[in-house]
Amino acid sequence: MDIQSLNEWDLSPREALRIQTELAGRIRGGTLPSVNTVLGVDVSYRRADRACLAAAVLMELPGLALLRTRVERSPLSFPYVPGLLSFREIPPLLPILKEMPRPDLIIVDGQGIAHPRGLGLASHIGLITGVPTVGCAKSLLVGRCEEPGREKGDHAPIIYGRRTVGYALRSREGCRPLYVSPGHLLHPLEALKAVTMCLGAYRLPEPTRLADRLSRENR
DNA sequence: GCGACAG
DNA sequence: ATCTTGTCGC
Repeated sequence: MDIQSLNEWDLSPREALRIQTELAGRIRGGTLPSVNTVLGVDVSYRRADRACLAAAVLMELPGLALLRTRVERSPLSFPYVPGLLSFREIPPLLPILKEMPRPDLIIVDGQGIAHPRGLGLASHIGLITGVPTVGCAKSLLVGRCEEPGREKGDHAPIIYGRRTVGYALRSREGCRPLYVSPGHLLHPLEALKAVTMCLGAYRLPEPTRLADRLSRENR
């Protein structure tokens, strides 16, 4: 797919912070169109050095049939700084995103707008790809929420700055909830629907679970 | 100032 | 994220 990224991705945390604040103003909401293909992306690391493996898994909906996968090893240039994750993980993901067909939706392992400045990894990926994205994190970065009910599908709003920025979702019984927030081009409830339709028998949505396993196995 | 802090 | 064995529970 085509990527809209004039950035250099060779920045200091300080510059990244400025760019992030600037880009946040471009995030829009929206309704989820008909989804035929979903892309799950994830990045795993090797030890604490500067190498990582980025992976992407394309699946079909409905049915969640696997259509295509891609894994690539890359060097890491940016440190992990809470709130600046996209500047660390997007560079490694860029090559495989370009080689993958443009999907109708992208599920990202991390936050969307449930972020200090409203631009989590999922939002940033949405901006450079122009594809609707949803952030699906295993823990909360900002905001507060009640514990969702015990049944699969139960959810509770994530409130941040008096705004509903996403939902804590019980993706599977007996598991800790997932924290879903819109990345780009989706409203909170649409983001929730997007993740829900990609759930299988495990806690993580299938695209994310497979991308995670893929990048970790080829390690 | 203190504590929190996606992956 | 990653380093790690066995272990408790659905």
